[in-house]
Order: sequence, then C-alpha cells, then structure tokens
Amino acid sequence: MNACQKKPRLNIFWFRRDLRLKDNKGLYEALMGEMPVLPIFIFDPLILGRLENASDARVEFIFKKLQEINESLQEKQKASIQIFFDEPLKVFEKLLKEYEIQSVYTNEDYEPYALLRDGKVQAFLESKGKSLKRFKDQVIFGPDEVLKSDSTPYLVFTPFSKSWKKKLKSKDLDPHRSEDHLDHVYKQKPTSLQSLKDLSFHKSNISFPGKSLYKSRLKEYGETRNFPALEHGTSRIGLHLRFGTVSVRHCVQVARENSKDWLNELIWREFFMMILFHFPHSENEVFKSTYSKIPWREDQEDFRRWCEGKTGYPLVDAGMRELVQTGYMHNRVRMLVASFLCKHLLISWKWGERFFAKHLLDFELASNVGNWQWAAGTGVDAAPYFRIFNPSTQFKKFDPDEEYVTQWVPEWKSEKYVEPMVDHEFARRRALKAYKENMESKK
DNA sequence: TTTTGAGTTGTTCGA
DNA sequence: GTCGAACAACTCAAA
Repeated sequence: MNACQKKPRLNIFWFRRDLRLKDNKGLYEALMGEMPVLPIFIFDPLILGRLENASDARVEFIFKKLQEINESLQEKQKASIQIFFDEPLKVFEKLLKEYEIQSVYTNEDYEPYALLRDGKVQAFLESKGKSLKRFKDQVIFGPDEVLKSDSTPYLVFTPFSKSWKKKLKSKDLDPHRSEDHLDHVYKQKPTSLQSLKDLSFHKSNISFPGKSLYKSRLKEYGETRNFPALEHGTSRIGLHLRFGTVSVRHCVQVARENSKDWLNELIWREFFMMILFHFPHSENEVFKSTYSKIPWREDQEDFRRWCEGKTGYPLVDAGMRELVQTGYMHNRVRMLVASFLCKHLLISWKWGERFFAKHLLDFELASNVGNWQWAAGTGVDAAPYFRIFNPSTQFKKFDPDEEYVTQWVPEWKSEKYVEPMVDHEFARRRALKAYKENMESKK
C-alpha cells in the first residue's frame, strides 16, 4: 500500500459461533461504535485440522450461513463479509496492515481452546494499541454469574437451576437490534465467497434441520420428549444454538412461556458450560476422582460394533445408525447408547465422547463432555454408578410402536439381525463389580 | 459450625 | 400385579 494513501479507519466484528445478523450482542455493540464495521470470519486451521472428514457437514453449515449473511449484507448495504483461512493472529496482523483499526468486537466463547486463542489475540491487539472487546451473547448467564453464596461454582444442578431462574426474573430478554443498524457496516466492493472446495471440504449429503420453534409442540415437550419416533417431540434446535443461528435469548423467552421442562434443558446447557469453564480438566479426565481407576476395556472390536450400530440391541443400534446417517440422535437414545457403552461394554466415556464429537451436528463440547460423564457416573451430579439402563426395557417403554427402531434397523425382527453382543444380566453384574471394586476410597 | 434435606432421565428383587 | 427398598454411601447447599 502506498504510504501516502490513508488506510481506511474502522472497527472489526469477528463472527465465530454467532452466525446471525439479528439479535447479536457483539455485532450490535460494534455497530453502535463510531467507526464503520468490517465483518469477518476466520476458518481456523487448528479447528479444521481436528476434523477427520473432508465432507464435515458442520463446515458446510457454517459456509452456508456465511453466504446468507453475505447476501443479506450485499442486498441491504452493498457490503460484504470477509472470510479468512488462516490462524487468527496472522489474520489480524494482515488486517492491521490494511486498515486503521480501533477495536475488534466479538462475542465471548467459554471453551478452553477459545479462551486461549482469544487471550493471545487480545494480547497481540493490545501490544499494537488496539483492543479486543468481548460481549456475552451465547448464554443468558456467563460462567461467573450464577455462583453459590460463597462465590464458588455450583456442582449440583437443581440448586444451580433455582438460582438461575431467580436471576432470570429480573432479566431483560429483549433482542439487541443489531439488524436495524447495518448501515454502519463498512462499504466495500462486494466480494464473492470462496467455495467449500477451497477449504478442501466438499458437500455432505446431510440435510440441516430448520430453526423454527413450534410453540404448541413445546407446550407438550414434557410428555413427548422421551419418544424418539416423534419428529417434533423435542425442539431439535441444538445445531442452531451451537452456531448461533438462533438467539439464546429468543429460545429462553419461548421456553419461559411454553415449557418449564425445556427451559431446564437450556439451563443444563449453561450449567455444563459453567462447569467446563471452571474445571477445564473435565474435558479429558473424570470429574470425580473416585472413579479414576475404573479398568475400561480397550476393546476396539466391541467399540466398532457400537459405532456401527451392530450391538444386537435394537434401540441402541437404531440410535447409532441415526447418528451416523443424519448427524443427529434423539436425546433419550443418546442416554441409552452412552450407558450401554460405559456400563455394558465397560468402554471409556471418552471414546464415546469423541465419536459423538465427530458425528453430531449439534456437538457442543461442554454438553457432550458433561453428559457423557453423567452417563458414566463420573461427572458432576451424575447418574449413580449402579443405574444401568436395560436396553430392552427402554425399547418397550419409549418406542412402544417399534416405529423408530424399524425406521433405522429394518431387519431387527428378521434372522439377518445380529445376536446381542453381550448378555444384559452378565454385563450388568460385570459393570457393578468393576465400579464397586475400583472406587477410590476417600482420604 | 453443625445439622439437615436433597440429589435429571433406572432396574431388580422380594414381600 | 404392585410397591417399596436396595443398589451405596456421599456430597452438596443452605439454614
């Protein structure tokens, strides 16, 4: 750039897991600032590198949403979003050369990697006299906002949820009208986005769920949520909450008005985010050290059968096949397959957690780790170790018309179907013994 | 400081 | 067939 030429002065809004123009807190704050706002998104090679699959549907989803944002900006403001494929620090280095930047605005992200990354970016920007401004957007209450009276984190869900709900009463859930101020976006020549192929990713054949919340159905959520055959028994909003294509304030507003049970699920989401924030080691290690000595079986062959949905237990297999084929699994079945892996097969929750991470479109690290540890009995406020789901009983209870199982395991009644890979009673006793005998005594 | 009540989602056994 | 207890104590949170 010519030294005489003045660099454009602006602020940056960095999209991450908040891919919407509407009710976006950080974007709203950026647009309220004095400078025009340049929206950017960064595909971080460190994150992409973790994905094993060249057609990871989540990358496709992000890409699709970025295109929608871009089209919307071009249409309304003749502006566009800039997309980068590089390490965040290098991207900001480059941007600082090109523009006279005052501040970078973004929304808070509480995952261990994100915190580390944002800390580095902040230090870098500050070393150049700029600032990184972070706003709370993906939760109603951040990890330090709902604490016990002694200022330490809650470790039990129910008192946490009571405290959370009490705080919600005086909480304003009105949307931040970011979409009304898009005229403050920095105008530049529209650029067309690169394609997925530039990322060496290609299209999957997975279809994405819509983000509509059906209020009349949510009213029945408490009664319908345990039946995987019902398409709208649950909200199916996880993917949109993960990538911020829906606002959590909107969800909580709808939940408050329509379903206390669903509101509780949204509180679980924040409970586990809070837990992972305060106890980052729980991402990889058991939360309760009492259970750190369980002799997990490292049986690749048994694990493979579980992954492929060939355990011989119809409801378990239906769930696993639904997951691999669609990127989704009904919550009731998630609990069952998790219990089956940890208890019946005595395989570490961590193996299951990684498999879910790879396949779930709605994969949320905190919830995934929290719920797997819950199923294994090793987590915060977890299921007691002796609670072992009976896969046949669960089938009778929650898929009484055999509709869900027949959809995913059509051969389950025929001779072609595999024998149960392990006898329930045998597995149950083995698990009870393994947990009981390997509990660390208290010091 | 001590006490007390409670704690996501189950299953099995025996009276 | 129904129902409460056992599964196993322990820890958390608040009074």
